[in-house]
Amino acid sequence: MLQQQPITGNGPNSGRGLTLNTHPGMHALNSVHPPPQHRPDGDAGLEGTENGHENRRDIGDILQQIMTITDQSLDEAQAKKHALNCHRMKPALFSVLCEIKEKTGLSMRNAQEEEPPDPQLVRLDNMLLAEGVAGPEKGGGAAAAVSAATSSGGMSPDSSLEHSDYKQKLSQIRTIYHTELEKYEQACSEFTTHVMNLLREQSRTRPVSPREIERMVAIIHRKRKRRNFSKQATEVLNEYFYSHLSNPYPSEEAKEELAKQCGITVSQVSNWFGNKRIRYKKNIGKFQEEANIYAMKTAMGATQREGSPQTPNSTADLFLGVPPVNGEQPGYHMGAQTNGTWQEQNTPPSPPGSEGSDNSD
DNA sequence: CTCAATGATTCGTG
DNA sequence: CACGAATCATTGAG
Repeated sequence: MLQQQPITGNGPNSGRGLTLNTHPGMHALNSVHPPPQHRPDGDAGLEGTENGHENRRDIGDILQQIMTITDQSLDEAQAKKHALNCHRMKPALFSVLCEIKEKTGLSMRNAQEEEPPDPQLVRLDNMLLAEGVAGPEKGGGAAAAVSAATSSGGMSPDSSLEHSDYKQKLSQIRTIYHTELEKYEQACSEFTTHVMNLLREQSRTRPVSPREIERMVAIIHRKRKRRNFSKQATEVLNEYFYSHLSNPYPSEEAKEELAKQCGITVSQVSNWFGNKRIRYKKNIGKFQEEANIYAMKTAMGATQREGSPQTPNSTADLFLGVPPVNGEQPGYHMGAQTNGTWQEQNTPPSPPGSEGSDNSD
């Protein structure tokens, strides 16, 4: 699923050689003089002419140490590690290393980090959406369309049986789909925290800047870019919003329900409501038409099924706190919510004659 | 291309 | 921590 390279390699440049868990060469470090920012022209030349031998010997030393590192006792190694950690130059060197690493690694990585949106995945997504699996739960829009399509061959008056059968199966699939999706998301976040812990832990002995950790998380966590929600999803959300206009703050439970219906996450629902509230409030006029449509829709839904099994108060507060505010012309109005709280907003005053007679069901 | 819509993120607050 | 507000970044229509 997530297509990122294994995290074993450090950061962006994965394949870079063995990552030593102890700094093998204090001498080496010392010989290279730790310039905090700029490097003096001398540069302790590795390609050096005069002390090249010395350096070579140092490198040999280092290699030797690396090779024999497994022979050391754990205590010994720990002690060395501690000693290194306490070295007064350590922070400076560490930051320099981080900087270098970032410069060398990120510059070229950034360029081609964009993943092409894998057409196969897109197709799959579209299919799920069209099939009504990833969409909203209600037996409306997509499901109806699909059922019409599937039963088009033997479309007969008694196709209701087929329909219920189909719906049942669909909801079954949907349940599984959402369960798996949830599992995936959970695993993803677990994985993320795991990686973060790992990197944090390693950052004590290895140049891993916080920024790098951040990037790593971003990589894991990157979903496909932003996608607008499906038509049905926004419909569900809008329905809820406008039928709870007097208090458009869904409870955690309601959010979960909506999320499931829309095939999005709870935080996305929260985002949506946050955006919706602020944008609605900012320019009520712009939303009047929409409000009319949904008010009408829910009202119709309420009157149509009188004794049907529905949550009793789903459309209840449509009619609460709807003082017939006079001519709310489409314009910039801030309602009477003075004290921060969402003072009951006006539902649209009797719609002149414009109704969206779009019955989705 | 522009531009409005819109989902996500960030920051300040109570 | 949830919310409001401002803002960013992407999308899709024209």
